[in-house]
Amino acid sequence: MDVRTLCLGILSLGDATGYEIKKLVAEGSFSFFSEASYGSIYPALTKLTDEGLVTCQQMAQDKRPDKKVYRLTKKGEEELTAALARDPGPDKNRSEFLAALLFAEAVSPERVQDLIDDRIDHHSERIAALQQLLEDDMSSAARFVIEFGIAVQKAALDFLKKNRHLLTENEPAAPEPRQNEEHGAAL
Amino acid sequence: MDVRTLCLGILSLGDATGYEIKKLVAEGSFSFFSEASYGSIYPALTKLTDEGLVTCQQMAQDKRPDKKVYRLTKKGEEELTAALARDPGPDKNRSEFLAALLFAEAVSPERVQDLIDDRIDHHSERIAALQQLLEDDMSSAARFVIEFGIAVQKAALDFLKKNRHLLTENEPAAPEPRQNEEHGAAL
DNA sequence: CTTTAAATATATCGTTCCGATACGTATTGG
DNA sequence: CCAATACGTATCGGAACGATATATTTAAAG
Repeated sequence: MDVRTLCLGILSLGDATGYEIKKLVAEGSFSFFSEASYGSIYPALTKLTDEGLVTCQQMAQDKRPDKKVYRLTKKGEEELTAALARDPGPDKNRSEFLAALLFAEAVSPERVQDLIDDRIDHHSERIAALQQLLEDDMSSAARFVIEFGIAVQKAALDFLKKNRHLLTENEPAAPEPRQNEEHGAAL
Repeated sequence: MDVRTLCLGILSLGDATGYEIKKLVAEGSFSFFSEASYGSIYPALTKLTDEGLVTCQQMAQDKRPDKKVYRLTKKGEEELTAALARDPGPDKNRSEFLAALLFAEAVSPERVQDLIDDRIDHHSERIAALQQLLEDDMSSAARFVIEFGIAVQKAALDFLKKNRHLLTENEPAAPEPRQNEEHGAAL
């Protein structure tokens, strides 16, 4: 899903400014399955306006900078529907944490434990934040998505807590990798 | 983690060609926490070679195209160690599937069920593939990472199986959203 | 009580990265 | 037998990131 479609989708749930869209993907219910930067959101909204898929109403505020509130048009709704009719691509998960664990044969076990503990805290916070969101009322789809997020985060958390100890001892003198012909079976 | 560091990390586990690196991130144990395209891998390897962080040995093969086998240098190892010493950024999960669910108020429940069923199959396959990887022997870190992946995928799978029914009935005439001031509490 | 940080809000810009495509041979499968 | 998959390197246009600029206000910290 490109940022363009993401914006259409968010606007289909209600009018919003670019700033609000950014907040929603960074902290709201969208936060654990999407991301977008200002550098992609603002240009996307400008382009969508030019193409007549959204309208833009400039609103003056005092004590606050002016804002541009975007609203989905009929044409925009149609484009969104068309986009959603296409099969969604596969999920993509990126984790520097897991990569670091995998590559960190030379890293001290203490550092590894610290990394895991940080991640445990991180997952706990995320879960709490998502559970907080559930307090408000929302569509059953939104609830489904948030509860999905909680389930997955909890699984990660549990795993880290239960298996933390597996990486306490240093690798007991692995049979010397790093010469040439690895990558054959494993990895 | 940029592609540059990802390449260093993979090469720290054994020599490889660009093609092999791509395969590892697309299908191997890296597949569920990282991704990289040819369009980023090949330029990265060229640059790393220029900077002396990896060496490149051209190998002629018959019945197969020539290949360039890359190997980490001392300097490359140092750069990797330095990169891993920095705190890993937060995990990033992107899911067109979840986005589609959230935005698809106008989509038929049948379509929603199909999407969920596809995702169930998808997770089952991923789990099977990861479990297959565990058959080989590998470092405890690699095992940890793969088992983490399995745990998370299983949680997603279970959630979808158990809660699939929640989205069977159509939203019972939601109290008309789409006018102006939403996004207040929820989302 | 003052300074620093965070929130509100839009916007651009260099760099990185993706996705598709090109090229060419060999083996496997329907 | 022909199509598809595997092997292997490589580029290019467009999309997106990450950092930064600008400017005011309020909340928190010292």
